[in-house]
Parts: sequence; structure tokens; C-alpha cells
Amino acid sequence: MTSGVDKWFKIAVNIKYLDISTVLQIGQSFRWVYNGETNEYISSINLDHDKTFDIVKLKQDDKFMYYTSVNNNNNKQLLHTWVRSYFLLDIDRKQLFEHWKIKDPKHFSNLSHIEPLCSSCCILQQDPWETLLSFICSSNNNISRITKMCHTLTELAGDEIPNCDQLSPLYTFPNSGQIIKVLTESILRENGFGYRAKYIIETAKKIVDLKLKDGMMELSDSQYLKWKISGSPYLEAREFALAFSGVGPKVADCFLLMGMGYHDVVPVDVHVNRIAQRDYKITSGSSNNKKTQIAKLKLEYTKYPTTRRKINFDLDLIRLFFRDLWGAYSGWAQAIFFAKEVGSTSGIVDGSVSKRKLLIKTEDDNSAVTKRIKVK
DNA sequence: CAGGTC
DNA sequence: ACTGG
Repeated sequence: MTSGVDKWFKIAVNIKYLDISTVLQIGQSFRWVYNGETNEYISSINLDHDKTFDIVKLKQDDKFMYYTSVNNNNNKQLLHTWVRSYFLLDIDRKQLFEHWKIKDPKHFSNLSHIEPLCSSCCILQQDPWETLLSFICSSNNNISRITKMCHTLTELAGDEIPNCDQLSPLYTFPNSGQIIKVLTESILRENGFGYRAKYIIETAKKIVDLKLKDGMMELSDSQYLKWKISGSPYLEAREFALAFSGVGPKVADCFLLMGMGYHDVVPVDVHVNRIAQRDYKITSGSSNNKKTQIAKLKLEYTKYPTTRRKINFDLDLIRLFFRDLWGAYSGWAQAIFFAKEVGSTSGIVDGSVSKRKLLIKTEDDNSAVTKRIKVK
């Protein structure tokens, strides 16, 4: 049943620069449910990082994004603040493009390739704790299963949220205390988490222990992570993140970029690695120059034991290459190339009909063909 | 084989 | 190593 009484608020956003159907489905957030009949997205959101969740709905037309909350008080001010910070609307996307066109003209000047992807040029500022767990689930995994696992996590250990117009119930994203209280490694394995089951339990345990040790038990997990990390230089923040089980350099960087606001971080996964080698001719070999760079990094990382243990220096050099090339918002630039590279499928759940495939249109999209040839 | 990690 | 598409 659809209530039809939702009071929607709106905010001016040109769909050309932020298309939520792209951004919410590209594989950085995993818990938005799309309703194909109403063209709305719905999720449970921890609006101000305290203990209460709102059920938030979003939709968009050419000029506006619309938002509402169907439970609690539909607090306009709270929602408005959250929308602005979640989509980082104060960041001038146009200006970023102008900067990248200057710094990397070869790959940014031809806007006929890039323009259709502007809308995917957005890094969401997500809930830190949820981001950490989501990307622990992401390792060696596909987006549709990651999505499923994130939802399963809420069903197994979150609280059901009373709400009026959803057929299937929605749950809060579980905090560390809930996870160690109601979940075990074997329960998670039985529910399809595979070897990541252990990482999730251990990470939840570690957060509980850290909060206890720091005397910060009253903080939510996300508040604690912010208190602990915010303002730290990247290397220290990464060292802290890498200490969690199941968190390697790639997951740590996703957490820092999308959960902690380190916008200059380029997480190096297989796709970014391929882009680096194919389009930017980053050699995978071992030139003298490269050896020198790695030696320099090793020296720099002596202060960071966990980093030294877990880092892959070749991939770390790729991260630094892109950071130096694209600058303070290099993580955002990476999102564009990531979308161009893989942007054909998403595992987002369609709450009303069936799964929906996301297609990103490019001028010369041979990528689908190219991929098939490569596979064969 | 999938946005890696142990 | 898990596991589903």
C-alpha cells in the first residue's frame, strides 16, 4: 500500500551533475532499495550518527532532488543537512572538471567521452561504521552479493523499523554491540558470508574493545571512528584502519574515501590497476626509478608497522600517481574512471519489481564488446 | 570470475 | 579459501 501522504522536501540539483540513479547504484553504497513504480529510493539512515534511524526516501527530476522521511518526525532541517552532507553538494563538480582538464588533458579534455559520466562523479559521504563493514564484505566479491550481504546483516542483527508503507520491513544497520551479541562466525557463514564472517565478528569485537579502552562507550561506532580518526593525516588514518581484520589497503582506502572524507584517496582495485597500466602506462616491471620510489616509501612507512605488513608497494605507487595527477579530489576522479570501466551492472535490489540493470551511456561504448573479447 | 585479504 | 550469477 502506498500512503501518498509523504511530505517531500526539495533541493535544487542539476541531474547533469548528480544523477542519483547512477551514484546510488554504482557500487559505493549497497543498501538503497529502488522502487521502479514510483522511481524512488529508500533506505534506513542514521541521520546524525546517533542511535536513531530514519527511513529516508529520495527521488529526482532534472532540476531537483526530493527527500522525505516516512517515520519519526520527517524533520526537514535534519534531512536537509543530511542530504547536503551525504551527496557533498557544496563541492563544485564543475570546478573539479576544470581542474582535471588542466592537470590531465589527455584523459579529460575530450568531454564527449567524459560528459555522460559527470553524473557519476560523486563520492558519497557515508556512515563510517557501515562503510567499514560494507567494504570488508566487498573483498573478492561482486556488487550484487555485497548488496545482499549488507541487507542480510541488517536483518540478522539490526532492529526492525516500524514504518507505514513498505511491504518488506526495513532494519537499522547493526552496531558493533549488536553484532557481537547476536551473531557468530558460524551464523554468518550459514548466511552466505563465507570467509568474511570471521572478519566481521573480529572487527565488531575490536571496535567494542577500543571504545572500552578509550572510555568512549557512550559514542556510536561512527562517532567513535570520527573521534579517533578525523583530522589525522592519511598515513595515520590508514594505519589505524588496516589494523582491523579483513581490512587491507583497498578496503581501508574505500573506508577513508567514502566513510571518512579523505577525498584524495584513490582505492586501487583490479580496475584502477588495469586503467593505470593500459591508459597511463604505469609499468608493472621494476625500473630503477620505481625501485627508488619504493625504497623511499619503505623508509616513510617505518613508522607504520601494520601498513608495512599489509601494503602492496606497487599498488601504493599507483595510488600516489593518481593522487599527484588529479589532486585533492582524486578519489572523485577515480569514480568517473571506475564508472566508465565497470559501470554496466549493479546489484541494487528493486523493491517493487525485479533487479534493474544500470546502463551508463558513453559515446563510443565498445567496452562491453571489448570485455567479451578479452574473456574469450 | 567478482572493486582483496589472510 | 566462501559462494552465487
